[in-house]
Amino acid sequence: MTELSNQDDFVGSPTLVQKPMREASRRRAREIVSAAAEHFSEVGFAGSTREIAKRAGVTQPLLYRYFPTKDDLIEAVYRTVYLERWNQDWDDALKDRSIPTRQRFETFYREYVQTAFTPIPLRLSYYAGLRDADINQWYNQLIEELILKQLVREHRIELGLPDEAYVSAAQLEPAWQIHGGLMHYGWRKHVLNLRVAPDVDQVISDNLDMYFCVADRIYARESK
Amino acid sequence: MTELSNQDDFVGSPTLVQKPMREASRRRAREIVSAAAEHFSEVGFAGSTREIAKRAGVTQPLLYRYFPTKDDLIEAVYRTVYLERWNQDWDDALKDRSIPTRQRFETFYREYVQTAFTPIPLRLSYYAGLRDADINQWYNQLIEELILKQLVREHRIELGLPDEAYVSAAQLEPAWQIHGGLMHYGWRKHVLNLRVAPDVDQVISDNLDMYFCVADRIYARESK
DNA sequence: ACCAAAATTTATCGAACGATAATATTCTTC
DNA sequence: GAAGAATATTATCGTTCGATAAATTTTGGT
Repeated sequence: MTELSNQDDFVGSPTLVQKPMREASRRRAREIVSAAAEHFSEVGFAGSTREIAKRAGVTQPLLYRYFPTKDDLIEAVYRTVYLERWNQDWDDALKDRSIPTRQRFETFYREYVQTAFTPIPLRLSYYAGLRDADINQWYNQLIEELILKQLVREHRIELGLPDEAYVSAAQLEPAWQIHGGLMHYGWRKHVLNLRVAPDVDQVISDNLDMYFCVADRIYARESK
Repeated sequence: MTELSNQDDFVGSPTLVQKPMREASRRRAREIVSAAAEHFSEVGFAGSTREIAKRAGVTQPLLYRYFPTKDDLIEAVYRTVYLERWNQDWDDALKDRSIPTRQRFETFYREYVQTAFTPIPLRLSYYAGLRDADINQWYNQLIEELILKQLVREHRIELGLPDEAYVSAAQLEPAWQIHGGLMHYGWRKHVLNLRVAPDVDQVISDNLDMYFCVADRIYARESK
């Protein structure tokens, strides 16, 4: 956790500082992280390093050459799962006022669920939330900032309401209900393996209908 | 898992069959299950039997007198958590057509979240879902049958639509979104410790508003 | 008060796990 | 193609965990 400044050499893009790690080595590091993510997503972060090594096709002690401790490996899994999920383009797309708010967020969610609500990232984020609330807290605050507050602000403006940057927790909650409902859809589908409505796009559309149906009344509830 | 027919003596009400277990013993069994539920809810079902024993104020091998294996203890935790949660009265209350559907389900959910969405049961059910999808699958099918299908049917009737027993997964999904949104509210509040809207009753009310706002359009979507 | 049964503790076993040291292999570069 | 660094394997240590056996204490009936 501490003196791992060279950690980036393993999982990130090639850097010139310190040791010029070989291409094969970087590929292997990615294979290990990938095997770890897969294994952890199935059994949780208590999953053994031996099983990860087996899946990556290497011996167990070799893992410790790439990641000094198991926690470092977990951290690397976090990084890839959480960071690779967010598409930078979405940021701009959500602010593009040439498109109606409703349509903007529907398009976004259709893409978002396809990358974030797949089995491995979804299961990992549930495991991560239970194991280490901090990292998931951070991620959810990001969701809140990038998606949900954006939704409230943009919709308010579209309705001709004053443009306020601040959004209270109470005002944000209906947006969270939409998001949470979709998360739970993924939970039922990919974790519990329950039979769910087959058309996820329809679910997204209906959810947004629900939101836009009551949103204006929520906005009117308090000025501050 | 197999020959544990006398298991009920430990956690259930006093029975006359087999060995007349002492009252103190039954109390102790409950203490162990309670300590286990508490510990498991914090660290997951990989939590150690030694820590559970410590919390219950007994030695670790004593646990194995009450529960032959750790899995049996986990099963006992499942049983208490899942069964004690459901209030039989709710069943009837949800069918009481002297009260409007909307109000019926609002009253129900206000009580339901107070017992089912408290930290220990909530965290346990997430851990359980990840560890053993089967038990949670069973429970969620119960939720679906007892609450959600009930909501759809009763609302349909109230709208003067034909009384159909069958409810497709697609027709059920909006109801799941309401339920899932509330689950996620508990997830954010009790697992991630995020700041959420303070008034849960308001959240329930808004969620039901959302549902009833789009429900009739959903019902009209398909006749079968 | 005594005795058998039930309840509880002490001591310990074997397996699995994270981690380390020592050794062997492969790759790069001159 | 030889030297040295980088990469990988073998062997193993200490700890933790679920579980068991044996010894000890407590309890309830007579």
